[in-house]
Amino acid sequence: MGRPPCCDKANVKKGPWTAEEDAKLLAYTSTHGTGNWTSVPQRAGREINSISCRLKRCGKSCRLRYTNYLRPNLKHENFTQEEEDLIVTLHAMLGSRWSLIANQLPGRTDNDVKNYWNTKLSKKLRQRGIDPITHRPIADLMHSIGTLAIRPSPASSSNSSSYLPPTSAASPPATLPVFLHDAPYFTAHHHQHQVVTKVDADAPASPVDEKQNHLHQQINWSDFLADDAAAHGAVDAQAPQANALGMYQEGSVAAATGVVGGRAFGDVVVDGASGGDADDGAGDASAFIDAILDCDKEMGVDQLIAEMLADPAYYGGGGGGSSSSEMGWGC
DNA sequence: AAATCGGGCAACCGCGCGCAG
DNA sequence: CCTGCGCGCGGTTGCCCGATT
Repeated sequence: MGRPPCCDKANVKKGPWTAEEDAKLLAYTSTHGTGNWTSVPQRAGREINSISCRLKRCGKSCRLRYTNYLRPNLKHENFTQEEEDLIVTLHAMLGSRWSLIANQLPGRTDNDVKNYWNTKLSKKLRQRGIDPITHRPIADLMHSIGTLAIRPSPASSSNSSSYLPPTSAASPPATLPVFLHDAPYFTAHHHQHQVVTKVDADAPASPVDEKQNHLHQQINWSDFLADDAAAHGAVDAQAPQANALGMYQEGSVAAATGVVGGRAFGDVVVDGASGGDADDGAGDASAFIDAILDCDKEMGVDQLIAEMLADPAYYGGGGGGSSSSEMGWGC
């Protein structure tokens, strides 16, 4: 039953690769391509040199070494300013989906991008007063947290007693309102984990006072989650795309209300809730997931990114420039 | 000159998904 | 249909090296 083991793990070498091992791996991939990594250790080396023994590496390790270091056309020089800007932009939109981000950076690997982010860019953003996780001003975050502590919502706590948000070091509840404040970000970010979350259907479609709406969303943040199961179908398949496109419209009415790309998030949810299947919570919730997944398939995240990058409005309406300041994350 | 510290990066680990058997 | 491996991914670790004391 099942496939045979990929390698003898007790007889596998770990640690840094030697030049000889690199040569074996390169020679193998140049003649056989990069498929079937599990067979690489057995065949690499043996075919190159009749005296040499096979490559004593796990296929997984071979793949990693090749994709991160040996692959042709890899860039080994420093990241350019344009690449930095693009990484920050894409991270704001996609979160830590490094492979997707790296796809937009020719010659860079996900490991490259991830390391660069962790060692350089996240620090840079902090120095500029930007939270590298939410991509929002740290001052705003502190204000939001303080506001939440002062203004707990009795209504929301009673309504959401059946659901408690997961508490973990990675996502403490106190940070949730910050995500939720920025509906586009929240939806885009949580989409990647396939968490179905209803966007604020009760939020005014076009509030006069953005700050009021901000507060409204903070106070009722748990309402979003409490109604997950009842997040009714008919979800606009364009929503995730639209969310992403609206990322840097912070401060604009569009971002504050969730009206992005000509659609209002509130409208989307309300439309679904008023549909005929409004009571079929579980079924519609799965339909919601299906809609999102279908959207992913149909659109393709790459296409989404391409469209976003092609849209000058994404850069804060600055006329298509891509410098840090124009994008809104710079100092 | 030696010791310590911190940053950068390559590599490993563990998980989820898809698919072969 | 079930089991378990291959693959890809994100998170984490540990080593190396330069800067500082």
